Amino acid sequence: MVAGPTSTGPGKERLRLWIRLLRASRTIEAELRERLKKEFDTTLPRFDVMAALYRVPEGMLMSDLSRFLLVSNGNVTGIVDRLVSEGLVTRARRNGDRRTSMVRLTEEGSKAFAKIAAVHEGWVGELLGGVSEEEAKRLTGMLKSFRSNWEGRE
Amino acid sequence: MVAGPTSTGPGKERLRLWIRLLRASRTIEAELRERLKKEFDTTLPRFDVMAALYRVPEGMLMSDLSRFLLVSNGNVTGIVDRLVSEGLVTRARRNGDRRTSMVRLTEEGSKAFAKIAAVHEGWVGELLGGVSEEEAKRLTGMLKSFRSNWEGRE
DNA sequence: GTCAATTATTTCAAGCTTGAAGTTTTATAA
DNA sequence: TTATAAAACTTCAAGCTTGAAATAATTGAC
Repeated sequence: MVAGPTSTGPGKERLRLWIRLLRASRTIEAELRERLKKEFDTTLPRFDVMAALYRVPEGMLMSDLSRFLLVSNGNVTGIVDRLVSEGLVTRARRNGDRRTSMVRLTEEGSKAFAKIAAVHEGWVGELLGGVSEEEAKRLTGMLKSFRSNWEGRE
Repeated sequence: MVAGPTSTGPGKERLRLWIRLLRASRTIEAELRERLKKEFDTTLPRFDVMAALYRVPEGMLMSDLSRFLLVSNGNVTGIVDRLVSEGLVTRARRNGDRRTSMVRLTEEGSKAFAKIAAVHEGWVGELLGGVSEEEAKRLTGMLKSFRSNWEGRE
């Protein structure tokens, strides 16, 4: 998937684009993963979950988390398990519906995330430094549009 | 990493861009992964390795593969192991340097890949259907440029 | 009210991924 | 030569990931 097109013809440009897109995000992701590990002894998936929770002090359900993060239910279970054992989030059984549990950042988790997020934003600024803010806006717009066609078609 | 910016200010647009980029590639990747599994009973990493080898009939070294695919050495070992056991690639010990082994697609592997790649290209065309060929070219150019700044700095 | 379907979540096996440590082979320097 | 370092690869533990199967609780149809 990271290799070039094996043929020519229509659709070739889109395939090229896809390969670029994938290489770019993999490269950046790898760099961010490494820095998160080295500087904060954490991982990208944990950072993702904390970022999602940080926006919603009242917490999120497991299924909300997995929908939002585009990963499977079982996946979230494991990541949250680890965050709980680190004291960064809590799972609170609700009175209303006993199947669900509300996941929230702890005080400690919230503080830890704020610290990491600030540095993280700087890293992204650095790694995407070749794109001007103006270009970034345009690119963002393009990326926004091309998903709507097929995504969530059923 | 898939959540929105937690602050405002400079660099915010780049962070937005990064989040879009990541969400886009994850969504497309998930869809392709699912289709590869359902239609061809294979995985993305295997497809990647085969795509890399397809371009070079004389074969690649393990370390070339890992460099090209942007993944670790140990990772490639496992994937190639599985492809070998499926009869799709071979590992040939070389006479010159007995540390290395040349990895090649088998006849069967080559045929299998060609079949999958054709369908795969169609999928990408479909999933990126919202982008015109012209737009795709421009986006590709932008993505090409923004990596050069920091990538491979040592 | 009862039972079937649905929903929320967890568990599990298989595979992917990294980074560190280990093995074998080759290259280099004295 | 003969250490010593470097290179190519494999192995391993820990964690991420999915999809399928299992559990438990709720909802809906009757």
